[in-house]
Amino acid sequence: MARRYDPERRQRIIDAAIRVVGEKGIAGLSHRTVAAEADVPLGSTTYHFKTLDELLVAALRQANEGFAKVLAASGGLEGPQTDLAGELAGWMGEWLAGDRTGVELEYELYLAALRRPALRPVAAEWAEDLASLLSRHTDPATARALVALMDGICLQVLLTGGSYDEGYAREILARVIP
Amino acid sequence: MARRYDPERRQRIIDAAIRVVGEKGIAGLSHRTVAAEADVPLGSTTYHFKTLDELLVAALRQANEGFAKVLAASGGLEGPQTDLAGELAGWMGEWLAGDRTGVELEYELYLAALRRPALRPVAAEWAEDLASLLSRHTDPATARALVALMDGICLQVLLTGGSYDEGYAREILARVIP
DNA sequence: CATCCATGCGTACACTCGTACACATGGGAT
DNA sequence: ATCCCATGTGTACGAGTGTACGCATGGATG
Repeated sequence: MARRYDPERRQRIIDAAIRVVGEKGIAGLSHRTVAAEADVPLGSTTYHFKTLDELLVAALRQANEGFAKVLAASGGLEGPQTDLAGELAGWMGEWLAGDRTGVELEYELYLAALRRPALRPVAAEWAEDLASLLSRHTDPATARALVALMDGICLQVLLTGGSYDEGYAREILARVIP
Repeated sequence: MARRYDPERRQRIIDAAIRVVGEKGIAGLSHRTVAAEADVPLGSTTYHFKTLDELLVAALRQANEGFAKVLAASGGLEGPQTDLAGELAGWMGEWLAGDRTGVELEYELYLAALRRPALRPVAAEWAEDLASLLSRHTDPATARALVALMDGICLQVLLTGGSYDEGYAREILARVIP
């Protein structure tokens, strides 16, 4: 049966899960679909992740880390900030401009936490990480507010299908910063 | 087979769908579950709603109308506003305080639109209605921003499981109002 | 009163799903 | 060199799903 030695299998399954969610949404995620996408037998996915929630947690966590990495790598938020609102608005623009699967995936996982308690800690972690990142340039309360506002704006863009107005976003974000 | 004359059946199915989504989430919604909840045979649900999306649209629309009605009935936003931010913060408090199934349902349906294009117009409608309601007391751009911020704050509360801080919400909302 | 079709009802089919289980295999500990 | 168990594989089962279809019924229409 040609068993293969595959030490990275667990990781590959997570990657496959992210791709599946990106393409078909969480509703399309199953042990079987992810197994097919990762090119592993069904039993393998159930072995590494007893339950789908477990797999989702891993996927959400990894997506978060990826986002954080992108954010950090974008270099912004270094040194003294002169235009925090503009910086954030620019990020959102980049994020929303590219392949939207990334954004949609992030929010899909994020919001799935509403119904799946298992995901909630990870989702909360994401918001907190972002807030604490912003906290280096404003007070914590404002940071949280900025996260909330960014979430709301992104959702509006995604849901209404409208286009993203960076100038508008910057203007509004600026109002929140005292 | 005791066929019953039931002119309100369609409506009762929608109500049942809302209850089902409120209890088990969208994932738990199926022709069968809603049929059981509405106490009608399976064939009846498939007759009135050929597809689940169709049923979801009806449910989402009705939920929206219900919310709008509650909003309007709450009496606020009449006459000259002296403290719009406080008014809104108060609403959110009431909304989040009661049985959270209502809020969760609203967001669950709202966010399902991310993946189901059929729902998107209805979700967008909700945001627009609320925004246009607010537009009577501020400019449209601010109104949209307020909606976004309220969404973001609600999500943060729901996801982090934390408690709602009305004073905080009011303070932040006030900043957005020019 | 006749009849028609929107509505109601039951059932069957093909499919996917989660889960469980028995067995294979070989890297690494001993 | 040997053995063990973490890992990999295949298959089966029961539950739940969307959908389709044939038939029943009785308000509405003429």
